[in-house]
Amino acid sequence: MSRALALIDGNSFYCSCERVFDPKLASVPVIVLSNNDGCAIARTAEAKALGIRMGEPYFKIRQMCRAKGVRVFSSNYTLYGDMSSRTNAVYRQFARDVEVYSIDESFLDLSDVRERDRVALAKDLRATVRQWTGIPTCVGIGPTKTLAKLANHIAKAVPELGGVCDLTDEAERAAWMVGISVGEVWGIGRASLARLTAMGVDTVADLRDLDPRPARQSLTVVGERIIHELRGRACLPLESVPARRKGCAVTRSFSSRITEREVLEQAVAAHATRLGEKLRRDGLAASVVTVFYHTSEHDRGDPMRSVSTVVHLPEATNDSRHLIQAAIHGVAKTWKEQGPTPWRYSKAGLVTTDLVPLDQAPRPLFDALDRERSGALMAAMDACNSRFGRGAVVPARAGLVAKRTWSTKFEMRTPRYTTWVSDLPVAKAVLAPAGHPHP
DNA sequence: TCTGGGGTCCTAGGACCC
DNA sequence: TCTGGGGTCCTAGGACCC
Repeated sequence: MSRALALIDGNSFYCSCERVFDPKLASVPVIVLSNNDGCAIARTAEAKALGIRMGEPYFKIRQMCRAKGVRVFSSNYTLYGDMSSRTNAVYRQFARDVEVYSIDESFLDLSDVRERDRVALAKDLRATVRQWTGIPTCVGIGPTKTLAKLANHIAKAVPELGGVCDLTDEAERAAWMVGISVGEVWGIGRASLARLTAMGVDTVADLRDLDPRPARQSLTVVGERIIHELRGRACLPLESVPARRKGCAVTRSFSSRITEREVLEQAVAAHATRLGEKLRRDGLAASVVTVFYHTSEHDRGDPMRSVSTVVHLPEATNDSRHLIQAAIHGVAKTWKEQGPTPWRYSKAGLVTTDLVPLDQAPRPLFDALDRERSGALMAAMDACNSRFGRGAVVPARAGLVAKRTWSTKFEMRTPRYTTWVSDLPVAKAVLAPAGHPHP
């Protein structure tokens, strides 16, 4: 039986999550903003129709949103993450193998489903996901990941298809490809698009017809693979077991500019605390941390400064206290005082790229860090925070300053409906008086 | 006034080794 | 007239993704 993959994704996923818990949002324009309520990162069809672009800064469209009745939300990642795992639980009932590709997209292996049954199965899947989670989806089917992605794009763009597009048939595929811009292909970004346009490659069909080997010159092996995939030859396997992550970063823009060393230290200490949580969740440890902070490119006229420094830890660790120490050391060794107009820093972060499983990390002959005690202490801290909420217990260094003026803004965030008991939505049932229609 | 965060992969070039 | 060649590893930067 031929290989068949499906790509299913949530339509305007973050917005759809908000709609699930507020029926009044059903047919009005909705957008969800990035951290600090900075940019629009999810838009419903109604919002797109108003001309709101992906990544559009919110301050530029605030007035328009007010005037047009756009409902605006801060991002609620706790909610979206939970809704994501619910949709994936449904996918797993329909496919023998599932690769969770991102928070709102998954590849499904449908190779064991008869070719003529695949579209019906996909429609059944959509309906089930809609009924069980409330999330609307689209499905693209094809013999390779790149073709399944393309099919998904068509399913979204052509409503008459009913949310499902199957590109298994080669002739049908070819017919679609002549009408779609090459920029829609998965893996073709701005730079490749410019190069292809210069070469006279405008449609997906044009790209498919390039000779793969010479195409490597301008598009690297990535482009060569894409051409093979467009021709139906699979180069990208389904990865149902997630690969171990290689790096981990915690970076944030401040909600207001920072000029004082003490405040910057506190911010990187908070980032280090979060980094430790993420590493411990995956059982990983880092032995090198890159600390960076910089002024904003938007603050034209202000003095600019961008700092990035590498701090080595005595051995691989995921103990928040060690990471905090490293983060503060990174600030200490790079901090500069400047006279009358101090630098106004807009963002800071920590980046690790050398992660290893903690239990496989080499240990020095004479331990610099007491790993056993550290593990027990961190586990206790994580348990408290999971029970009482993140930040219930933090290392003193990361929590001493009461007023955190730099903390990320989420001024329009909805409750954690599905993951926090006190935030559970309340449904009220009203009994209609006899003889009256149901209200 | 106000412009996100977190990943992966690839390539080129330098350091180093035999 | 002078010139090595070929391998690995690491890093920085670019490109792309959601």
